Amino acid sequence: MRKIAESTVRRLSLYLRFLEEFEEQGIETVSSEALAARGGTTSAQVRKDLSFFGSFGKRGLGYSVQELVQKLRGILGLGRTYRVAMIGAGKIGSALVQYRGFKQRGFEIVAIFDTDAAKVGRGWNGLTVQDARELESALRDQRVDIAVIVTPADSAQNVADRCVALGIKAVLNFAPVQLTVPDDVVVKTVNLALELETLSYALTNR
Amino acid sequence: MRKIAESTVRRLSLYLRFLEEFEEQGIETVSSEALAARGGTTSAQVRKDLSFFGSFGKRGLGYSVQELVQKLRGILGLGRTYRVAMIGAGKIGSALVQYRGFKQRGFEIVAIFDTDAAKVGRGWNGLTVQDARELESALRDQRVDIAVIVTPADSAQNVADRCVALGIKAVLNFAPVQLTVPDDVVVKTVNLALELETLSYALTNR
DNA sequence: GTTTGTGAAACGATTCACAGCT
DNA sequence: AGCTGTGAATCGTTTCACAAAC
Repeated sequence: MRKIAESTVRRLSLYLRFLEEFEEQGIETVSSEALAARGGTTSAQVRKDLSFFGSFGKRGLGYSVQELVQKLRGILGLGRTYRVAMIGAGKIGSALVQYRGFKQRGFEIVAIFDTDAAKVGRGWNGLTVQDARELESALRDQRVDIAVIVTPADSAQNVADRCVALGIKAVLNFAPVQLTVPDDVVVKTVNLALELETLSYALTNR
Repeated sequence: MRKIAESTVRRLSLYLRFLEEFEEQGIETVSSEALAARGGTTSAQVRKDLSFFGSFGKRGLGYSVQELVQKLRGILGLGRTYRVAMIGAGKIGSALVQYRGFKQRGFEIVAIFDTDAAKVGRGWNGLTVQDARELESALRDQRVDIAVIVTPADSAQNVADRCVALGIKAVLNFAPVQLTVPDDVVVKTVNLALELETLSYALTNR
């Protein structure tokens, strides 16, 4: 498939969210103009984004909300469940699990690890915290699609390497470091410090 | 000041982090090439990014680590403290506070609010949780630079509006909604669902 | 000889504008 | 008549390449 810009994928995600709202409200048809208005973009952008994947609309009419929801779910790969292992049993992890959208969209946490002896063995959102040193033995016989890394910065790369060795192809990283992984593994890093500094820059330069 | 791309600002943040590492290691001088290697970009990119703000290097030699750290701190507005109000006393907020980089970089939480009666009055990382209905009276006589919104999606816009009315010019939003604010207010939204769906897309389309 | 700073070229993303379908 | 789908034009960002500084 032709390479799609990350910005496009993010907008598709947004469109999906808005379309789901429209669906709940019983709206059956939507124009690119209406979707754009809801999402803070332009109708041309909406049409261009969708056009990379096919033509889903009817000229003169717009898009069927229901149909477009389904198409977008398919495009974004949301028609299935993803098995997630979380490494680091801290606050961010808890917040993620509590976040309804997580399970709702098919992301299911199947294992949780930590190095802290005080946490190992404890219950955690219906799972038992396992010793991070046993990552390999615990995950060897279990399919895991996504690793969420919520460890301190200095152990994140080590954890990432071990996940890669286990054959995991997607990593969501909250540690404030740049992870190095092979080309066939995809990493998304959420760096809170970076977001704060973007704000601080904006506040300063006005 | 000329408009600087957000991608540039984010890279400057990264450079700063790497430079601080170099500084700790006692490295005194760094080339754009070395910085680029550490940050996964190109030397031309590094030089171009810096050139928007001045010329900080010495030809044939590179950049003084110490000097560049200081320049970048200045550019990013990190030479001061930011007073932060957090609205929503949940897990994400806790995670943020515990995150060392937060205080370290001059972001100081001065107030915390929640609507949940069970939480109001409780201690929370050295602060007392206040009733969110009293946001206005509590913040009227206090300078707040940044509001962190960690409420459920359906109250986020209301909270944002009230923060704007209080004169707050920067918002870090963790609620999974698009906030609407006046032009002179800057919003950064961290949408975890979006990050997950980017991963799911990447896993699907390979 | 090395490395910066920066115009110019290349590339990529967004917006325009309109032909074509309903 | 209304709205999509899409080439072409525009705009913004990254990369190239080299003269200038050390």
